[in-house]
Amino acid sequence: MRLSKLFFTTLRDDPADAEMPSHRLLLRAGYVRQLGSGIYSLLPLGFRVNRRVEQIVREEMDRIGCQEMEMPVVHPADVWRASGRYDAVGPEMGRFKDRAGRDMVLAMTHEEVVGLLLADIVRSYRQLPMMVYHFQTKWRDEPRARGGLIRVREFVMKDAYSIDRDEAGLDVSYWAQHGAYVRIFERLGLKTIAVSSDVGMMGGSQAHEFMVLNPAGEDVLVLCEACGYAANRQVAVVPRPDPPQEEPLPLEEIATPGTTTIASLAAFLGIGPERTAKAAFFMTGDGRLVSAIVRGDHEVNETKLFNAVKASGGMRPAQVEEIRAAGMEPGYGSPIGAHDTVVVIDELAARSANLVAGANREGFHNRNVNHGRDFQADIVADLTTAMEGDPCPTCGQPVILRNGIEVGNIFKLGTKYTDAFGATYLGEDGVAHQIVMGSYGIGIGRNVACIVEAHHDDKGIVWPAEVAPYAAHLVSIGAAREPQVAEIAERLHAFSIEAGREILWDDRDESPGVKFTDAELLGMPWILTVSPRSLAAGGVEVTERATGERSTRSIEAVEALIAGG
RNA sequence: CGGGGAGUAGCGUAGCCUGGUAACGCACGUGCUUUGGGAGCACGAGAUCGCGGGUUCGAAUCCCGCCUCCCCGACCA
Repeated sequence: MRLSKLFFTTLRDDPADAEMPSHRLLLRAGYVRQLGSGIYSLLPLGFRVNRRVEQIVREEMDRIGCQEMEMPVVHPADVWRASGRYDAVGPEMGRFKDRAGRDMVLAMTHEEVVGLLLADIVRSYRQLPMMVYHFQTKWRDEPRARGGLIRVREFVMKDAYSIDRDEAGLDVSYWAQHGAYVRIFERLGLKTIAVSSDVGMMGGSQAHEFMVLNPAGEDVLVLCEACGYAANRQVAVVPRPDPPQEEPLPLEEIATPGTTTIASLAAFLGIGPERTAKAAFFMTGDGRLVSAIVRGDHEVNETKLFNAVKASGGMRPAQVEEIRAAGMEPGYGSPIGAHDTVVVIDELAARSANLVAGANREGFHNRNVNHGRDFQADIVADLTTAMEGDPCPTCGQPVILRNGIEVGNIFKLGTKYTDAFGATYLGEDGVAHQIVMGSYGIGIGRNVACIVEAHHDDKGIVWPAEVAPYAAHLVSIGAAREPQVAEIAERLHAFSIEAGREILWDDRDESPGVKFTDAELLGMPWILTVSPRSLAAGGVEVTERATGERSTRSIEAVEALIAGG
């Protein structure tokens, strides 16, 4: 490709809106342009990288016998009503009416369509197991897009679906996908950690997220450097030491003016926060007020709470009036005497005796509150969030917390979607059985951004060879003075097209400085310089972008390098 | 949706407080010079100052409303 004809432009100044390196560099180097919040165009360079990434994903999916297909972006709403997600999902889903007034949705994912297809296509156990996948645009109207391509609203996802006879078969498919993911991210040049994760809106029994560590990551990971334990903080369960065994003492109301926080309460009474109980209040999407009780030295994990109460339609912090309506006082709240609320207590708080808890009266707390005697929770569950230094659940060593970006996930779905669409198969026993599904996603654009996050320097992008849009960046200098320069550049360019691995040729009439700077910004793995000087030295100067290492090679050697790129 | 910030030429900004001919750098066009690390000189093109309304003789600037974008939080590939 001749750079003079490439549909792009580089920017000398950083765009003001771009904060993350990947966003800044992809804009500056002319790979992408923004159309709206979380909506991007891929310019030819960006599109080529996307295709390279897709190709790696495709090869690894094909390798495990996953079959490529394509499902639509626009779905009739009834398909989503059948699974219950039309109502469960909320404003994140794009909805509109077609000209006949029919409700339609923009696909966020494709479990429903797969379920429907399975009901149509699968008859017999002889057809199973199978796996299918496609690359397709998703629209997710996220509350907030951020970080350039890291979190967008429209994006292409590779989503794969496994189709099995039973849980055992699902397990095999699941780990086959897991293995493919390990190879994919390895080839993409991404260091990932597979963490146990929440099943979220997908539903299901087991899930892993593949994470790259990044300070700007939106997930918090709980990691153990001693044994390799890794989990999303949303689901990490950390063992809590037994609280001291005490006889319950009589309940006693005490004045605690101005102590609306645990810190101020503990300081006022001269006790540790672990001797107190903390109440947090939430409203679920299905209209229930949830009162969550944890010990004062812990934080409520909203994912665990959400799952414990089997909420649907999301969950938000409750408002003051809502809390008062249930007979509780914000800042001094506790379930004692409360009504019209679902009380959930953390299992550790439940077995901790004689805690200080709110008296539901401004300026007062109760001493010696004991679960089971003074109030009865509706649900007892692990509700606490893992903190840095908590003991690892598998080996007991202190865990660390790190931010991560989710570049892929795998879910054991079970029969949720096949049930919804009546997708069954006839077993060897002649009886209909439920088909068991799994689902497996990789966001292509996010992976591109993560590759740049991991592979750049102060001069620009440094693409791993497997994903680079071109095998090399050819810089010709002094073509006007020395006809042989243009001749050799033409030859290498033509060769690369012939070899099926094109190079990018900067054929512009620009100063050498401009060309080198742009070459480094664009980030091809090799920079090839043809000039009177290089010819005098015996050929083409070859610079490795990643290391800056230079050497002069013959034309033939450079052709071999291109062909191998 | 809550909090914070910003919309002036393709990009980065100044001007706004204190109303009076829209400015600068880069990029872009033409010509000459230059040609291994973001070249020089000259000439030139490019902006209804986010949109709408108001105040005023006069609005980028003051007032009101709206839209959009970015960042921080609640959600996810």
